[in-house]
Amino acid sequence: MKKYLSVLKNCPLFYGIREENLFTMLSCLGARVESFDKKYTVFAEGSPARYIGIVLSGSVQILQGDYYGNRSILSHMKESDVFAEAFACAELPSLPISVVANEPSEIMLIECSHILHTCNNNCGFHQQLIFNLMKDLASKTILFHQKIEVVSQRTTRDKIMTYLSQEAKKRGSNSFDIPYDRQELADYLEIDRSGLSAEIGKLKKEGIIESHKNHFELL
Amino acid sequence: MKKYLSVLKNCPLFYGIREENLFTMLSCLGARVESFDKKYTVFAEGSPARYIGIVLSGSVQILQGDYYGNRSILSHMKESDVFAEAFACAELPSLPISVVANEPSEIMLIECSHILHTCNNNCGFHQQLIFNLMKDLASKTILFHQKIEVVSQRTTRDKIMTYLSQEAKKRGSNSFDIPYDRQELADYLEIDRSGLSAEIGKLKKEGIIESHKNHFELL
DNA sequence: GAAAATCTGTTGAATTTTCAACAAACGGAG
DNA sequence: CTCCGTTTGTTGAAAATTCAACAGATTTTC
Repeated sequence: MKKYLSVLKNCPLFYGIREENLFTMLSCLGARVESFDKKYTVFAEGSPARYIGIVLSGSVQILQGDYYGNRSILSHMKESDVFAEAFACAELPSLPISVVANEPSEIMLIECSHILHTCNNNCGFHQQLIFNLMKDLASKTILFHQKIEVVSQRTTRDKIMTYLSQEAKKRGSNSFDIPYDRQELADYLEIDRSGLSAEIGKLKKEGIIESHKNHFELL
Repeated sequence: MKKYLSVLKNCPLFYGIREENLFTMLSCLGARVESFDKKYTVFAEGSPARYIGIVLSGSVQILQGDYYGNRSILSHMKESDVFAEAFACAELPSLPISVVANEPSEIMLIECSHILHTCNNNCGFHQQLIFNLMKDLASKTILFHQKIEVVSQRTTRDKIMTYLSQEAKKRGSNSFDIPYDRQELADYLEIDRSGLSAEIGKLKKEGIIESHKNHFELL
C-alpha cells in the first residue's frame, strides 16, 4: 500500500493526517484495495451504500441509469478523488448511481460507518476525518452545482460553452484536455451525440474554439 | 427567539443539541435573525459566502442567474431548512447563487467560521455541529442529485413525470401540493412555461395525472 | 500488419421545443 | 362588487434537437 502514499496524501479525506499515522489509521478503518479492469463495475446501482471509494490509480465514471437505459454521466473521478461518500454518509439504503472503471483502476474501499462512529481503540483521528468529509461534501455540492449549471442551459451550444468555460477556469488555462470522448461528453451534457459533433464543428468554423479529439482551446 | 424553538429543534444543523443549551450556543455563535418581505434578496449572487442561513418562518428560493437573465430555480427551502452552507463551508470567495424570499420570511444567519473554528470559550458543541453539517451536506448532495435526474430527462413530459414521482415519493403519497406556480415549475424543470402548461394538459387528458393549480395527483 | 471494432462527423427528415401573442381565469385592493 | 394586475392555457410559426443511417478515421486485436 506504501506505493499509494503520494495519492493518499493528496486525497481530501486525509488532509491533516500525519504521514506516519496514515497506514495505521487505514488498517484501523479496515480499508482495502481492489482492482478493476476497464468497464468493470465498482458499485452497482441498487447495492447497499456502505462504502466510500477512493481512486488510487486509473479513473472511474459515476453513472445514472434512466428509465430505459439512457446512460447519463454524472461525473468523472480521477486519482485521489473520493466517490459515493454522500450516499454512505446520508445512510441511504441503496445506491442511486453506479460506478464503473474507465480504465484499469485500483480503488480503496472504506466502510463509512467505521469513519462516522468512533471505534473501540478510541482513535483520535475520527474528528479530523469527519471534518474532512464535511469539506469534501461541500466541494461535491459545488461540483454538482456546476453540472446543474451546464445542463440547465437550453441549447446545445450553450451547454458546450458553459462546460468548456468551467473546465478552462478549473485548469486555469484556455487550453486543456477533457476526460470524455464524444459520446461520453454528450452523455455528460445530456444532449445528442451527432448534434454535439455538429455544434463543435460550427464553433470551430466560427473561430470560437479550437479542438482536436479531446483537446480543446477557447479563443 | 424562544418562539422559534420548535423550528430550530427540527433543523438538521442542531440535531443532538440539548434544548437547554441551544440558545446559549446560538448567542455564542453570534446568530442573528433578519426579516425579509416577499421578493427581497437574502443573499445576492457575488456577495461573500460567509453566512449559513436557516429558514425560521416563510420560505426562500435558491436562484441561479444565467448568462442573460435566464432565471433558473435550484431549490425551494422551507421552515427548518439550511441554505448556502455548501458555499460557506467550502470557503468560496463569493456566492454563485442568490437567495430570495418567497413570502415574508424570517431568516437566522450564522457566520460559518464561528461553527468551523473552535471559539475561545472552548465550547463543546463544535464537534456535534460539524458532524451535523456533514450529514446535512450529504443530504444536500442527494437533493441536487435528484434535481440533476430531473433536468437530465430529454423531454418535457419526462421531466414533469420524474419531478412529480420524486415529490410523491418524498411525501409518501400520490396526492400533494408543490411549492411552485407554473412559471416557477418551468424554471425548476428548465423548460418553457407554455410547453409545460400544454404537457400538463395532455397528461391530464390521458388520465396519467390529475391537477388543480399547484395540487397534483398521480394516477 | 491486416482485419475487425469503435469512434467521429455529416446529412436530411421527423419530432419536439421555444417563442410570441392573446384571451380567459384568478386574486387582491379599494 | 368591480377594477386591475398577474397567472394560466392555447395557438401556430419558427427554431432547435433528436433520430437513423452511413462513410471515413482511428484504435484495438490477433
